[in-house]
Amino acid sequence: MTPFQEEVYRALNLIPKGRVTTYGAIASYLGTKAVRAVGTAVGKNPNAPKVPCHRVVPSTGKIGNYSGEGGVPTKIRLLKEEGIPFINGKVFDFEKYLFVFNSIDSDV
DNA sequence: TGCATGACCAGAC
DNA sequence: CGTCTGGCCATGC
Repeated sequence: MTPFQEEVYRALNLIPKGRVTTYGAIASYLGTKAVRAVGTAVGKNPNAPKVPCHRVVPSTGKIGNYSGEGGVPTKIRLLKEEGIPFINGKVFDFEKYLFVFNSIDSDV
């Protein structure tokens, strides 16, 4: 377990239910520009059920990837369970469900 | 220590 | 749109 991972997991735990965030947002929140580093840390996913890593998606609003059990399909399923509609492998109103760190509430 | 890869991003064609 | 390139930081060997 690296400190960087802890930071990432902590950020993930900040994501409210029914909301999703992007690797870029996490990277920015951590103060780094390397979203890939974030992806790497999250990709490790040492504690899958402990961290809502399924609430993390690429800036494209698509599903991205998931190393958890069931893979991507499971990730989508979980998001739908959270109340996030998934269409064509993409989040419906992605920007609307998008959660930004250090932000009060971007509810429209 | 140095090299190669990654749950990505943004720009260019 | 779809496809390709460069870049960014951390990790593993």
